Amino acid sequence: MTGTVGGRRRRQRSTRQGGLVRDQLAAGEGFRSAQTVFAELRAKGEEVGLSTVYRHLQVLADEGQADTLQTGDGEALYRLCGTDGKHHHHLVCRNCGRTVEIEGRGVERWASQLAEEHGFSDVNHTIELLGLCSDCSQTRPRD
Amino acid sequence: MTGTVGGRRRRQRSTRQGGLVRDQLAAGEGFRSAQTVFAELRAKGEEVGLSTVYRHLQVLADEGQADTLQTGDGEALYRLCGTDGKHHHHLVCRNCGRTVEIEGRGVERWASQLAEEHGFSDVNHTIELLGLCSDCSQTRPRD
DNA sequence: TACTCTGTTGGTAATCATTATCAGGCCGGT
DNA sequence: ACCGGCCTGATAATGATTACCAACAGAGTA
Repeated sequence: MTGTVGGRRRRQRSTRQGGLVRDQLAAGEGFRSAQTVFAELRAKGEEVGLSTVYRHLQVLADEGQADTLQTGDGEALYRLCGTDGKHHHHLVCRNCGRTVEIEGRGVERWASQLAEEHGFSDVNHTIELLGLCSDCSQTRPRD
Repeated sequence: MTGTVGGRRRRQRSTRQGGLVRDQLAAGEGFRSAQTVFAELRAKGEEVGLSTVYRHLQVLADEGQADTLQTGDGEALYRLCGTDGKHHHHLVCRNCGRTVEIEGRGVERWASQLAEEHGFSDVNHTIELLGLCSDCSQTRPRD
């Protein structure tokens, strides 16, 4: 919350670990937690520290190279995204993590109009859609 | 998540503590955390256990009598809501907690259409709008 | 009203993700 | 090759939430 708003990104050295985290995130498709990425790397025999994974995921998120979303139980999920910087939302499969990126132009408009209407300013919104993708809904019709 | 789907609510005794939590939640206006409600009650000299506060807040949420929302840092906030059961969203002041309830009919439609379009089913959505209300934006023009 | 049955309470320990700490290591420019 | 400073990572700390479980208290009953 007390973010580094200064815009000037301190020179980020390129390190083995930084690459690992980024690559691992790139390898998968859906959103994954820091813990998961850490476990995956360790499973591959890579030597990385948990702190370092957290650090790099945060950097990626800060730089807008990764999207984040919160699971209801206080866990942060990360995912590399192509449209960097561009604001967008996600339609995520709650079973397999498959994700569709969505540009909600209409929703943006709705949100800001609503904000103005009620005298609110500096409004940011969180919109996440969680469901079952076509594959998963066939496999498991009900829980 | 492993909810009691059975529909039949087991007989819920009315207890002093249950009333306290509910009243305390009703007393305030904005969203508050379990910890906060607990602290408030203790500050008033009421004898309640932390576990009990958590328990009752969850019950209220389950019954649809209270709305919940997650702060980015893994904390759950609760608030009594009038339109019980009815699905809606919130425009919350990030400074004072003042809240406006919103019915996003259009957004609902947008969401379900989008879901269908991508073959997703059983989609639920999370939409929260965080901003500064008119009072707070005057008081603190910038951070 | 006294009794009993069963859901409720609440202090405490456990869980779990995330962050802070800090000594030692590596990157990059000189 | 040398050096300064950022990066790393094991570990401890934090903080919210949940699990446990023995003692307690509604509410119906005799």
